[in-house]
Amino acid sequence: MKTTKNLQKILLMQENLVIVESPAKAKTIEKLLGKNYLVTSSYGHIRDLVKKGLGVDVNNNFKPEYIIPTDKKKLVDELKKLSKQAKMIWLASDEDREGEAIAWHLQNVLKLDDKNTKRITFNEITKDAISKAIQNPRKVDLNLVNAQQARRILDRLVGFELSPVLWKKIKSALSAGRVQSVAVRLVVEREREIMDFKTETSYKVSAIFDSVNKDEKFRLKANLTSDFKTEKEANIFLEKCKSAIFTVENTNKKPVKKSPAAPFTTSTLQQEASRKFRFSVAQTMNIAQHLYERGLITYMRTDSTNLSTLALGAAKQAIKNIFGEKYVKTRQYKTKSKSAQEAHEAIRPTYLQNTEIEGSAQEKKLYDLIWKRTVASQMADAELEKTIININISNDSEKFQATGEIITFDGFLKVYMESNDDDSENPETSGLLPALTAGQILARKEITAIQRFSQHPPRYTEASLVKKLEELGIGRPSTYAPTISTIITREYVTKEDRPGTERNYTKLTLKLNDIKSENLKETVGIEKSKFFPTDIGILVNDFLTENFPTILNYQFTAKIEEYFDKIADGKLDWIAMLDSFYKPFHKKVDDSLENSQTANAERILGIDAKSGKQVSARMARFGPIVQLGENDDPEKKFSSLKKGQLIETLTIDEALKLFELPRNLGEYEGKEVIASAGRFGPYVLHDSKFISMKKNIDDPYSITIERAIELIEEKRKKDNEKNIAKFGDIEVLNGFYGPYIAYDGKNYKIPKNQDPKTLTRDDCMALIESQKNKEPKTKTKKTATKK
DNA sequence: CAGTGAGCGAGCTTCCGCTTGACTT
Repeated sequence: MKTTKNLQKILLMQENLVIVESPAKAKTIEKLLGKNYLVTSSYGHIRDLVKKGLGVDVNNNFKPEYIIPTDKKKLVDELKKLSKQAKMIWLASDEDREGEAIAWHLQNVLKLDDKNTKRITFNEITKDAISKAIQNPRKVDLNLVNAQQARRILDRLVGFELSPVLWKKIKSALSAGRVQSVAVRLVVEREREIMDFKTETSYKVSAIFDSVNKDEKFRLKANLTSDFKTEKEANIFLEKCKSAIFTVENTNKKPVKKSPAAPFTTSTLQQEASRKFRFSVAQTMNIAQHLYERGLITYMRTDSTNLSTLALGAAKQAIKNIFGEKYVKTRQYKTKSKSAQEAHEAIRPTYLQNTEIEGSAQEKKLYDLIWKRTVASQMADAELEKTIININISNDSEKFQATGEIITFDGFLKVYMESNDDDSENPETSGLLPALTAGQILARKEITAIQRFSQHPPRYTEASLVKKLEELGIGRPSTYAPTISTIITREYVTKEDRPGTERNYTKLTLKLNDIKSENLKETVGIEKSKFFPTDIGILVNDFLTENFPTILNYQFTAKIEEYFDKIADGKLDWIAMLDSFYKPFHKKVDDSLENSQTANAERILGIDAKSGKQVSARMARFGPIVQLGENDDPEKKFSSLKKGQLIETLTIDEALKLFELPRNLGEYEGKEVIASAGRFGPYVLHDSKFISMKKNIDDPYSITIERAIELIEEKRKKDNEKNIAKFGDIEVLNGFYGPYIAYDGKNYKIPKNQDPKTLTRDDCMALIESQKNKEPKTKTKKTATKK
């Protein structure tokens, strides 16, 4: 239907065909270009290496075997038709490596003649930029295309040669790649840092001072500039404070400026949406895609912080209108990331005058965030006055310090404040401090020393992992979300919440002339949506870093990007580059296939004192297990690790505990009662029926036979209530959503006004017949049921 | 749903970057 519409259009004018990458972009450009141009889109790449097999002839100059993917065939046919009818074809894919390759593939696949084919690029969609582009066309840049081919082929070689090594040495269907394997490595290494982390404790001292003089009332909170290592030291200090005199040594005021953050790129948008709204990166991208398709924001996959001159002007106008002239400060930001290809603008509202939009709550939120960030980026610095008051202690060289900050000019802070990654509370800074003079004596109200603990490095969230990858130049805006999803679906990492643990700490308080010591409790280490490596993730990572250190090196991508740049500049031959990479790499692959050990991460944990048997943990066919007894022991026992346990950190006690299940609790009605834990949690097994234990109440290691019987009876009662009536193979059941009829493997509704208890077999049959016809046609064929 | 954990072997799996839908609950 789209095709016919386009064809009608082209038949009218037969002039210019412009091909861009995105259909939404095509629509806006068409409006700008007017009626002599038909603008259509390629929907990204139209050709790729064959899906099966290497797709690269490594013995013939890395000749790639390209195909048009099946889901692109129709589109390509359509583009062929359109291009045949146009007098001039303008290849307007993005101005980067991938865009150039798309143009080149289009030229080849559509068999475009050099004479009526022109390559144009622009990185902002304005009338000016586009007409400039049309006036300055060029040819497809083969050097840039070759840089892309080298990138594509190298990724294929790495992925399709490494993965099979894993299938052979570890487990089938695993995967490895230049990007995903490094992402997993980051998570694994962070977890090891956390395992090795030694918590240090110290005592932080803070004081509350009052005025000595009653006419002049104030209260001042100050912190000691250094901490104490031990409770004893803190106590000695507080003892001293009893008789100390506290005087203001000096006060220090200085102006401080804060500048707004740059406009959003894909990665910074994902980070902020995660911090401010707890959106996953995929969620953010989906919402942004909708906003983009509705023409509300610019393209959402970008690494550029650049704003078009048009947008700069619009921002200036909007800020002037809303906040006034003195809030305006036009800025152009330099893109931080070295790997940036800057094919697009930063992510911004298309029309800044739209301060609000229609849409879902999430769309509104994300749009508002983008609007504020864009506007703030063009606003004046915030001006603050920072005050520091140093306080002397008469009998000690330590000093207290109070800091305060007041905003003298809010500037961009009027609309937007960037969030912080670490969720730990900021050190206390108050607003306005009392006006004090040097030499002034302060009255000690209360001094406390609180035990604090150093924190292990934080586990990655989706967004912080993306940030790290971007810093390393690994992955692209279009792949951040898919990469995250890949390492999760491969089960290399899990995204989880973990409850915290309780910790005791000490607080000393000096009030009047008494020092009170309290033991307090706090919960620490609560994790929300953080990445944890799995056993298989750790195993694969260790195998790869051991055998393929070059590929797993954090600098690998950055290094090969330098080569790709040289290829793009015409200073390096792409085949020579691939050759010098592939020769040693492939040798390593062969070598490792032949010589490396199959990896199962086995750890011998020790000897079980009770049985005298060896306890070990390793990766088995269905996941991580512990084993009691050596391999040749005919009586050896196995048990799976529990969720959250890792082979690497499992202790022998934890392992032995796993063998306590299943527990035989005794007999009930002449049949065994077993307590155990399965994939879906702890359960009681009796008469080949499984009964789930109650969360937070029952524990499979300690549950008694009496309690188990209680659960069995409770389940029976429920099941009885479930069965309302039975007529041969027709059953009337009570389900989660209320009563229903079950027949022939399918379920049927019972009208609300009907009492299910009074239904007869004929009533049921009638209900079944009346609902049978309504079955959706798309439903897959049911398998035959037993009579 | 609540198991398994060995070994054999056929046939399968797999990469990164460009783009949107077309699906169902």
